[in-house]
Amino acid sequence: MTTIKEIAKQANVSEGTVDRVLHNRGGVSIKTEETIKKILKENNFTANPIARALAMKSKYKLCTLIPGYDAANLFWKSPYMGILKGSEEVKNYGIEVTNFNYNQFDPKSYVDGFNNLMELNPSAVLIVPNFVNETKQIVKQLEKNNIPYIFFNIDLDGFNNISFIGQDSHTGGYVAAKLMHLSLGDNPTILTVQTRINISNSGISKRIDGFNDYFIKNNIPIERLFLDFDNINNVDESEVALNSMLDKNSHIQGIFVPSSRISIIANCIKKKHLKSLQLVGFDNTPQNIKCLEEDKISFIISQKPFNQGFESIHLLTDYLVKKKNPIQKNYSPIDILTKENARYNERFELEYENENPDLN
Amino acid sequence: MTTIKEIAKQANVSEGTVDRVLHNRGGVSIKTEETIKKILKENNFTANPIARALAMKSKYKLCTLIPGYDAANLFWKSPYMGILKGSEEVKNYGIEVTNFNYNQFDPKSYVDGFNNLMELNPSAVLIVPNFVNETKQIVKQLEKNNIPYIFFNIDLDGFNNISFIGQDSHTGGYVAAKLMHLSLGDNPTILTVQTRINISNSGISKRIDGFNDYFIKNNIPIERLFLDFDNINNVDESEVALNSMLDKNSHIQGIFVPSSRISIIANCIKKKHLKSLQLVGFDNTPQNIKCLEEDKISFIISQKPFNQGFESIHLLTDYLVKKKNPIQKNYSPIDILTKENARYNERFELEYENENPDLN
DNA sequence: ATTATTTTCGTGTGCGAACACGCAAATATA
DNA sequence: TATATTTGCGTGTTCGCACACGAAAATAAT
Repeated sequence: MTTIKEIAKQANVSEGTVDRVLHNRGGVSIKTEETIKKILKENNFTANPIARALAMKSKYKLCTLIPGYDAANLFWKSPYMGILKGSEEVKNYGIEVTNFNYNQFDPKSYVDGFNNLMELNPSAVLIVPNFVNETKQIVKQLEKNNIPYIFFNIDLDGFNNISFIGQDSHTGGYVAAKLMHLSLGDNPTILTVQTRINISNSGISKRIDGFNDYFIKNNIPIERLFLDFDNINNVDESEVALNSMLDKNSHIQGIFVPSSRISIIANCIKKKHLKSLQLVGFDNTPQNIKCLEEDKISFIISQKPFNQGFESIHLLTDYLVKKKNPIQKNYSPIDILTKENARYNERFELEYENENPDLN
Repeated sequence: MTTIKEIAKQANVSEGTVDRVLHNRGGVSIKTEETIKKILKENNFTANPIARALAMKSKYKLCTLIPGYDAANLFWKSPYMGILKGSEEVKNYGIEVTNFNYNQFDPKSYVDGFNNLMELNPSAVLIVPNFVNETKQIVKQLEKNNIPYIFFNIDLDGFNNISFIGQDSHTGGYVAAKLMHLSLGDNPTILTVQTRINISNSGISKRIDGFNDYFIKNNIPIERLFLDFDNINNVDESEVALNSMLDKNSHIQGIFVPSSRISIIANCIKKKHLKSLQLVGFDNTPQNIKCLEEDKISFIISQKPFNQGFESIHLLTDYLVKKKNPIQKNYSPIDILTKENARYNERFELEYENENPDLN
């Protein structure tokens, strides 16, 4: 590891001059600047990030804007925890992370959250862009202020986000279909259940497309039924609708839920139906895992949400501190969870929660 | 973040005295020591690891002792790459990592490697304990010198390793059986293929146990056949033996390979057999992934070997630098890979190799 | 009581980089 | 030629911690 001091000695200048060249501070003659640059290149110089971090002392502010979570829907807890853990690790690198939440069903809360966020004057932001039009507004402001941003979980096209972190939803659905096919054999009858509110969510519809594509590409005949709920959280209503559907269509063999709400569906279904059904859904929420373990659900497709949050912070930190440009698409794994392997899937989140019992 | 200076001020002593208490250097009166300790606790003090690393300047040496890899068996490449990436990250924290290889079929090379390693006087070591008796010798020396050690990939019992990093092999085999069952239905005929040299490997036999347990616990009748190779790398011989077995037993529906050598098996099998067979094996080596993509193999159970290597270095670093005691068993995920999701499974290894093309 | 020896601390320096201050030399303006 | 301004660069301080040196205060030995 060569240091600035060594570079300075080789170039016969002081450390300050090297520093000026490194940071383009100006005030260096062209000749010495070139000499120094040459020597820097020869020595393959990179600043010691440790010393750098110590000297900088919190220069960068990161902000995140993600949906909140509650007991009914814990999906957004994991990314948040991952973000927290990531924040801790980069804190000593001079990075300060502030999180803002919004209600994923309320565009106004999204914009409000963003406005609060902007008051902190962040160096970079992470956004879960749940609403397309509002995101356009938001992005306009970010770009005006030259603030780089990444998209998380939802992969909107046509924006200048420096990166995306999340799953390849289409393939996620495709894998779900493969598992369904594997469990049911050819010519299955499958019910797809979704919430109307989610129909506008591009990730969900990409999953459904992927699911369909599997059967088309592999030339597998299939009968498909659909059920849309207005409000999946209204358990009583859902229960009636779902079970009457199953009563009427006793040949339904599998239920596909392209969202994290599959446990709600599973818990609605009467036992007599449940035992002859294959359920496939998404995301490793505690409720979903419980259903897996109780044999109510056959497979869960997951995406390591904790890791996603954690990674995002590191990605932004590298971008700011090391000027390292991220790849465009950071696709997370498409994990296939069964009751046997689920408990091994995201150990780090559990460990982190155990180490920080006060977070809950 | 409270600093030593602030602690010192609160305790009405100098920074040096606080430092003495923090490092048990002695030379502090009982009274002031207790005052300082109380204040440290009140402030929940942890030393800034950045400043610490800068001041320490490489005080710890880590050594790893793992099997080498070659083109024929790339399994050990991934952990090695993970170790390399981990080493880079902790380098600036004053940790120096040196890797030693051995031939996994030669106990002598294992002991020789260890002796070379010991000359560096490591602060902690990582071992893949392929040979039980030799490991006993090795561990005796380590314990005599008070050098902490972790086991990697192979989980030997009865040792004082501070941690284990690897897969729960039994469950790995269990999941493999589930997938086999899912593909073949009840009453399947399954051939298990292994190498004689691996019979002593506890991980492999635990996988076979897990595989059997699945069918026993779920009360699924099954016909089992076995084939043992002396040297699986002798492709011609393996090919003849395997295909003649398949000719004679045309009712074999699935082949279970409890090791990373499944691609060798897959490539031996004649096409006419292959298309009607379900193959399930372990580990995401490039050859295995290729077979997955070519539809020769149905499922691969994987364990994120790159991550394992990477994690190990961080675990040992945390142990040395932050005195953080690791959990006993760091079980890796039991990933289910299909041709659809395989490419999303261990992105970081690919990225790391792309960033460092010189490593290959 | 005086000197010798511990015990108990404070002070100073270095790790490598960031950044502010200010001095000399070069150039411009009068 | 004298003065003002700009250009080019060296020096010093800071970040938080580790560690060495050595000084006062307390105790022991004479």
